[in-house]
Amino acid sequence: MQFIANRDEDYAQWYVDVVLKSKLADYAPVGGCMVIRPYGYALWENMVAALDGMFKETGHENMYFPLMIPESFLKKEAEHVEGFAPECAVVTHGGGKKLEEPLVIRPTSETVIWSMYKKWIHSYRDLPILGNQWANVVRWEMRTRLFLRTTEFLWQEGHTAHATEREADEEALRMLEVYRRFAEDYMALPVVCGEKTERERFAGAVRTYCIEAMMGDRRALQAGTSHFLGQNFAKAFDVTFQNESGEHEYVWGSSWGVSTRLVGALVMGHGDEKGLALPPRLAPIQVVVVPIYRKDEEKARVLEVAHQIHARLAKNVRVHVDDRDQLKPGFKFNEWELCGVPLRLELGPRDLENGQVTFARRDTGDKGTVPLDALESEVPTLLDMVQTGLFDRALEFRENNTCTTDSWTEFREQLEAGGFVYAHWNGSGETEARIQEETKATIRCIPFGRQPEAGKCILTGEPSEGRVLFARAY
RNA sequence: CGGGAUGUGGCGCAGUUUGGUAGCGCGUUCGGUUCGGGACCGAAAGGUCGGCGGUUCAAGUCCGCCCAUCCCGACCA
Repeated sequence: MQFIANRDEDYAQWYVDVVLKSKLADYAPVGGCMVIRPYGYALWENMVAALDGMFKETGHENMYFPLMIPESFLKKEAEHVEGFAPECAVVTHGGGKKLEEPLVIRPTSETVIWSMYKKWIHSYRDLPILGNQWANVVRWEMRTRLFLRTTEFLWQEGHTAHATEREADEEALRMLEVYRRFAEDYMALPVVCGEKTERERFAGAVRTYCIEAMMGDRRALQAGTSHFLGQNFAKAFDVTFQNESGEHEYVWGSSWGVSTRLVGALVMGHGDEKGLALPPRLAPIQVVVVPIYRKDEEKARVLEVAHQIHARLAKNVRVHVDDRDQLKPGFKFNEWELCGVPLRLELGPRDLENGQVTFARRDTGDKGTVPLDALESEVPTLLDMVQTGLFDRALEFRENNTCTTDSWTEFREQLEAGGFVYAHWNGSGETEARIQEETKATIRCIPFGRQPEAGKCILTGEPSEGRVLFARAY
């Protein structure tokens, strides 16, 4: 039986139940690590395919750098080493011997990549380099959580090099926009785009941009980041180029990444009391056909049509016929709902008589019928409706749980209840830290396109130029 | 690393207080009846009780040490 914890009473347990029982992932023998199971990996593959296409459309090429990085590389950028050293796994032995220099398992690849960019970049004609790699990285976190934070995870990391500051910053912003489009158009999750405060900035970046999504428990999840690196890594690795005037300049950089954490974002962004609810554009199975029959004679007829439906839809839709004989339809309904399949088609004797199938939408639970001969056109339409329905539901949920306030009391109460709060802030990291101590909330971002608005800092009452987004986060 | 908890067939648990031949539910396999919202009957398979050591005629149970995992904090995509 696949019963899961009540989502409102124990959100954390609900999340674990959904991930395990929908067979997205399982705990691995190594602490803090997880195994991504076929269903979860298929979901990730669909994400990879969509993102990879978008990267290529924006002119990027894939490449691959080594898993192990000389320890000294990490130390070349001061902030970078400070940020990452504590969470690095270090290889000290190889081939039965102690290594001359320890090797760090990459927590991110800026250092090794910039060490190579030094070799490849000499002239402005060598720029830009628009590279991306799909890889695994290791960060030795103390506390882990399936998909959201595991010791090893899969991601992509884009690393670009440019001749001008403006170009590098534009690149960072362009890729954040790619992430926004992916989150909203594919994952059906509305996101807030903005810039991180200095305190939340990537170690080694000049500016960090991010997209922030609201999860089902009203907490925030950073779904993607894009960094304008300035010349920090170019200086650390001495990467210069000769410009058109023959002068030597340091190269400007950007880096950006999203990870398998996005799978967790889907679970928590759309899941409900029945389990997962996957957006059709990413769902490994978009349509499941459940045959219903009593007698052998009915079974033969129903299965024949079910497989015909499969053959007709399979050209354009990821469809699966659940012809397992030993399970009752009701069990299958619940199981596929737990697994988040966007659209279910029920096919029984009654449907055959009427030349139709019964459908059920995962997002709303609405049922209806579609004439058999209209399936090719109607199923994609229904899938589009589910895609839109999920986005609208998530957006409405976020708006209903977002407030703007100038009252400290209301600020605290809203953060305590969960949700997003737009409030004034005096711009100091110290204030930010104090607010976190008091409320457990952090500044998720300084939103793009915010209205300039004179106000008083929610904590100190000091002057503020505009509101920032506060929330408790994963 | 600090705090808490748990390790017993595949999964979830009871049994430990008071030592005496290891049990339940689910799942699995076989046979049959079922099938429009989580079916039922019958039969069967499956466990050196996390590890090591100790006490004892006898240890899942008592004692010691170790290991692992999960949850809560600090860190973080």
